[in-house]
Amino acid sequence: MAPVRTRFAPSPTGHLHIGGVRTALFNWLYARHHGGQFILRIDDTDQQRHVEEALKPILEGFRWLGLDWDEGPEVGGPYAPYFQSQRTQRYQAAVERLLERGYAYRDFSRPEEIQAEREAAEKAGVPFRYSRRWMAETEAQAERFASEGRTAVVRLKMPSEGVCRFEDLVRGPMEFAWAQEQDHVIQRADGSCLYHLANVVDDYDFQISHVIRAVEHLSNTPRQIFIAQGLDLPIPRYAHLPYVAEPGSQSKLSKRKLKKYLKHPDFRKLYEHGAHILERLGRTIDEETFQPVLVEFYRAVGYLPEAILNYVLLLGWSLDDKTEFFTRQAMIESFSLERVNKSPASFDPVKLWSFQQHYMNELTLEEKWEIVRPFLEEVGWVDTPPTLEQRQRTEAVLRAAGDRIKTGGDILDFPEFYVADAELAYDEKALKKRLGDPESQQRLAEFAEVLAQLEPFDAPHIETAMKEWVQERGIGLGKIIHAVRVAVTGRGVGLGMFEALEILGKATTLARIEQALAKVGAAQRPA
RNA sequence: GGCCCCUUCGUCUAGCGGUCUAGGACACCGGCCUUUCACGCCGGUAACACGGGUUCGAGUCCCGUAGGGGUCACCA
Repeated sequence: MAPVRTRFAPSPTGHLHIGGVRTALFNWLYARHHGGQFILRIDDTDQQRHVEEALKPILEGFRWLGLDWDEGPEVGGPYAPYFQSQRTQRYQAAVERLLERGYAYRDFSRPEEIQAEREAAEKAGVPFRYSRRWMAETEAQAERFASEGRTAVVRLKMPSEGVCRFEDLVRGPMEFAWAQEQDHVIQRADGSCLYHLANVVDDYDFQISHVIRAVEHLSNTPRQIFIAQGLDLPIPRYAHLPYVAEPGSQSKLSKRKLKKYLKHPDFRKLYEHGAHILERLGRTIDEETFQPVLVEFYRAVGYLPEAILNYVLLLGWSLDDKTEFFTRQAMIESFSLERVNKSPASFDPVKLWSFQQHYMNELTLEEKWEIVRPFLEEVGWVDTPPTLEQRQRTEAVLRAAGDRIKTGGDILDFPEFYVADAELAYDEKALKKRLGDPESQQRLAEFAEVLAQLEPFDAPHIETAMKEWVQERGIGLGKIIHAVRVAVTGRGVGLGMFEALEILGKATTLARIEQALAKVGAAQRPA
């Protein structure tokens, strides 16, 4: 049996769409499952500008996700080049062959003439089909049209009867009437070729065995089969995946509708969490790339590739009625096209988030450190590279934070462990609530004395000391713990109080209590 | 509009004629735990779009209807 070879063919737009990731993943899984090859081909037939630059984020996205390609940009391969813009001579040869075999013709019509025919058909209420009025099948005809100042494109000469049949690996038997097809242009007057032609030629040249792509391409399939037939090429197997839909809708997910999606509460939450992290980093938000529809978003915020992959895997595919989590190996082993759904699946930000939580919790402390580290370095809370002390402190924070840190960027929500006392920001509301009255201030001052005497200054001892202290006074723990928290961390919420104090150490703790007391004391005096 | 496709809890899905008074996950609701937040634990609400067939029997097969969607470029 011929080896399984699949491909993903991004056009270098600069972005990797979440739906694209899903398509790429399925192609990758299918190839890996069958021990075949996964090829990356760049569909830049139309791109005259900055392919390199636009390609970079896409390839980085692939690398980040761990979807390695066997052939394609950077790695090359036996069928190089893998850029369509560099394969024009192949397409030219194909066009000539199609012309010779009568599967295509030179057409000297002007665009506005086609447009007129199209409009006339619409007006008459009949389906449009080009009259072939400016079709030139002989040199004499061509010369005559050319003498009128016309230039020629090459069109497919589609059959007017019969049906195109093929078996779709996801959808089953498909049937399209040839008469429905248009005489599509495959080559422009300037000699450049169009996508469908290039696509078929390349799929053959690269020996692609399975074309796994989004269902948007389903209706393009007959014309591609026609081209393949005209070229006398074998037809690959086709599998058309349902598209990924908008959250809470059945419409196709688009990267152009950020504003609309932000009206969806769950989507908005996902976005705002990410925007918050970027803000902490002091980066400006580029709306072009920073949106939860694109993988760049997730990388920037510190999501785990495993979470993204596992989530999109289940968008249109399932193994059975209970398996939710798949390691890379498990994905490869269990993936099959037979279990791909036919109906679109809508993108659910909340579910994605839950996968992220799951995988984050599976990380060891060392792994979490690596996820969090770039954020700390960027914001300058640790050196580049970090010192051993900084790393140990961060690991202590990570340990104490537990599952509170859900993405790499979430570490930025804990400035209290990194900034100097004087730079600690206080949440005014929390400060007022917990230290607004003289009694609580008094209690805090008294408890500070206890802390000052405490040795060793670690979480268990602090806890014991505080519990004994409140017991002596016959008051609840809540009367003091919140005051200490806000005084030392500046906030009303955070990780475990006792661990927090231990990480910060006695000196910092006492200094911050003093600082907080001064702050509320000053606030109480009229100016 | 033509052609094509899709339709099980809010969402992702299991289900390939009887085992379905429809299973799981996420979300949601209630309770427990609790120093905040988060987690965790226990429990709960919630779906076969509709109408006809076929069949002893239909979520599962067939046909309609409705709804949703994709696609109709000298874009990819």
